[in-house]
Amino acid sequence: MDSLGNTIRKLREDKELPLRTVAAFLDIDQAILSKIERGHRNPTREQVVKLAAYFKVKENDLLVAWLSDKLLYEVEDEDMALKALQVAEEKVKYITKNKKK
Amino acid sequence: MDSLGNTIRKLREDKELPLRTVAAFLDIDQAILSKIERGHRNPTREQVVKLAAYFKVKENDLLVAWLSDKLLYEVEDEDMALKALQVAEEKVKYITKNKKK
DNA sequence: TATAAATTTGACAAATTATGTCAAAACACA
DNA sequence: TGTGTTTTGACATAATTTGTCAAATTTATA
Repeated sequence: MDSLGNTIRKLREDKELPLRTVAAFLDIDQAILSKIERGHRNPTREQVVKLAAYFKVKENDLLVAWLSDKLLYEVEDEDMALKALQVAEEKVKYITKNKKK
Repeated sequence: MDSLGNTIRKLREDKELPLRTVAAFLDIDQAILSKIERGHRNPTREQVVKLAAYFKVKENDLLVAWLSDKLLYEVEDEDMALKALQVAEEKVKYITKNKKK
């Protein structure tokens, strides 16, 4: 299970691109991209979307990795992390079901 | 499935306490407690802990409700909400497993 | 109904967190 | 060593959270 940062780094290194180039495309300083790849920063949603387009990978896959990372960050250090995630899941299912009607 | 706000409201009304009193205990303006009970604001972790003690209910139960609410807020509007929650769950399980060693 | 208590609302302020820049340090390697 | 790349940390700016306050609304009751 690769982290989002790792995935991005692999994609970039496969194309042998320096941080500078990809960062310029994202319109941010390369320092941030470095931190993102190393998992010291979370990218914004918009950055993830841009990266998916740039590397031609499924946007949804990257977004799921991104969002789950954010959730992980939210529950880290909490004993009830798993329980909370499961309850949240139930709530989402409940909400989705009622929306369909 | 009661929301956290609703749970708190019920606890307060059972004791026939005005917002003012509980808010004072939490050291916040009653306006905020009103919003919390109505689900227009999320309480802080500290406030939840205080409320559990105040109403003598299991801290963990309230915290799970609180944390799952935050997660829900984080994924709302996202199509991949459920998927992201499930992936996050896997990640938590993975992390927990490796911590034990 | 009148009025007092309780609650809700919205405009605004303060505090916190997220996002970014920049420059210097560390690294890779011909 | 010299060049290009990456990493780090101090700092600035932007966005979001958390809170106050006062007025408006609702609820209870004399």
